[in-house]
Amino acid sequence: MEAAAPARAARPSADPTRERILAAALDLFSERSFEGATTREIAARAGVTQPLLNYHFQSKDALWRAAVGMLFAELTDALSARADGLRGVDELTSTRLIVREFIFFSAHHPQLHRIITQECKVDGPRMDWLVEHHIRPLYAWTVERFAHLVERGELPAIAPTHLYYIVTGAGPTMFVLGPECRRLSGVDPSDPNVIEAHADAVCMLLFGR
Amino acid sequence: MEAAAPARAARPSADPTRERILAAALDLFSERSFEGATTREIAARAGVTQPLLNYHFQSKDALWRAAVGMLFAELTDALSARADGLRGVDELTSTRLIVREFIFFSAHHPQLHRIITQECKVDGPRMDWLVEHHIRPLYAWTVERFAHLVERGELPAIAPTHLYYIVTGAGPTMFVLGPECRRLSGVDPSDPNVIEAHADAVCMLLFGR
DNA sequence: CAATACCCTGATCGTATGATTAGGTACCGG
DNA sequence: CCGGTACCTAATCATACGATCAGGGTATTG
Repeated sequence: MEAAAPARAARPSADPTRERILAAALDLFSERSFEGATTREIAARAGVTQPLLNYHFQSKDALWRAAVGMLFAELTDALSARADGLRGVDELTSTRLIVREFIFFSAHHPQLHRIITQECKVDGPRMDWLVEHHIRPLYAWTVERFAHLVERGELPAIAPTHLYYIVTGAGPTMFVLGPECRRLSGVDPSDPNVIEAHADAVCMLLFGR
Repeated sequence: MEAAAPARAARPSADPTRERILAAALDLFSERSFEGATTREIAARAGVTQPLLNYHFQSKDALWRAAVGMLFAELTDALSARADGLRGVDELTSTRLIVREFIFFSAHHPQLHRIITQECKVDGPRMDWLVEHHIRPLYAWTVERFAHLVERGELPAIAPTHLYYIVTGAGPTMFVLGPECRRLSGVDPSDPNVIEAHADAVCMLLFGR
């Protein structure tokens, strides 16, 4: 009788290799864009040969979806875990803390918004997939909370869609442009104090002092 | 004796062709990234053959610099014209109106921040050029104004670098992700009323109601 | 009217890309 | 010990890329 682990056997197990490939793919796709990242460079960074990418994943497209899907799963996990831990807390406070969580996630995973801004500028199959599989649920969830708070006068009278793009712009941009920020200002966006200060700043402007 | 126009002669004049190439290059570089945009596609959109790009500009890199430099010149012109028109106005009001001008520019030229977010994610020759030739002066100018206002208590106590990335994130993101926004929310970010509402929203959060 | 300079194209070069194929090694069940 | 399967690599394919080259057309200049 089979246990919870079904077909997946694997003696030497390819899982660690797959994960190294996915991590390398995420870095390179986010830095160089889908077309700019080459499968050879991804393979090199993962320490494998290039045809192995087509063995584990079928194509460059499928590899992209696997890598991006993994990252979105981490975001969704982080946000919903935070939301679960805040059950019973008033909606203004919990929303503020969820926005903070979002900013911390963006600081530690700038690849997420790098990829979103690359793929969602133009209609195309990858934007289709991104929006329908990952972005739309998050958007709907966020906008609903914002709408409640605006209705009750607990947030400034701004349409939720605008609030959404203000938060997803103001929060991650400093980390997306990390190398530029370091060079321009000397401020290091990977410094925990800087991350904290940025989350404070965004929350202060949004939710008041 | 030579007048102000020196070497530039041009009988049928290649200037309109050059401008069509630059416009096409800007669109494709901003949508597909530097590596993703092909010179053949740029040429096709401009209605010329591919070798003509190497004739007027020497290389794909030089074409990129010409196109991006043109766009930054427009931004700088727009902002400094606005600033000149606001001489004598108190710094809080003039800064608010300049931020509005910046948001309007970003709405009408989303290519600008699409290119910045593409090139400034990683160190490289194009980021070098962008930062030193165009971004640093704008950054210094902006940060100086913000610093004044924060010192005088006319803006919340937020470090100017954070304010810079909040404005450059919250302002343009909705327009950078225009296709996504339309699809996600039904809101059309090219609608003048939407642009106005977004500028209002950002300024309300930054400068108070 | 010949010469020249400018604008532009067709053909082609060397290279790099994503994908495929055939093969090879190691581990497990029989 | 033998057969099979999962994991991985070297060699290679067709294609698409940026760049170059040789040449053609046209209008201004001397």
